[in-house]
Amino acid sequence: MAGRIVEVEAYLGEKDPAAHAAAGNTMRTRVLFGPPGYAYVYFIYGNHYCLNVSCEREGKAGSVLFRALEPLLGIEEMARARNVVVHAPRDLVKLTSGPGRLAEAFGITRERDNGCDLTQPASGLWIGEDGFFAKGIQLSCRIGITKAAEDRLRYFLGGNIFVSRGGALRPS
DNA sequence: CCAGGGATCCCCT
DNA sequence: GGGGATCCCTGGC
Repeated sequence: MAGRIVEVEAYLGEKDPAAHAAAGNTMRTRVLFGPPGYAYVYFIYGNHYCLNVSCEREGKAGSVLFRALEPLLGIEEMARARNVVVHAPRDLVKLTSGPGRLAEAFGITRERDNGCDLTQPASGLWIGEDGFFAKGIQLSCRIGITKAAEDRLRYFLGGNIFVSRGGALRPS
């Protein structure tokens, strides 16, 4: 399976009250304090996994949360994993639009993927480059948080239908 | 040991 | 548009 990254949020580490790293280096958050390029997967609301990539040097927290992908390869497999029947093109947004959805589509779990090296294709889960050049990146506030809720740290491709909430939530 | 909260999703109205 | 599901992690006692 493969998807293009169309929506992310930045979490700035220990000083960011909305970041998990604000709790310090604990059993749960230790990947965030490790070297860059590793998967931080957490379980939320008793139902969903979400995927981050660590972004700062060893010892310093800071990460990017993946909030939406545009499905590229393995759409039937994603649909099975999500228990979605794709009747029309518009059904595709149910596969990977949202952090919990994209994790389910890819079968990402904390047990399997937390701490894996996202820079290595051999990891099974990895971030690659296909020559696509993102144009029209827009910013907004981060979604679903109560602390530091005004910071514009959400980045998404304007007009891309796979952006969660249509990209319209609390713009600017 | 236990209570509370959480970077969500889905279904119902 | 609103509420319930559902469980892991953390911190306080």
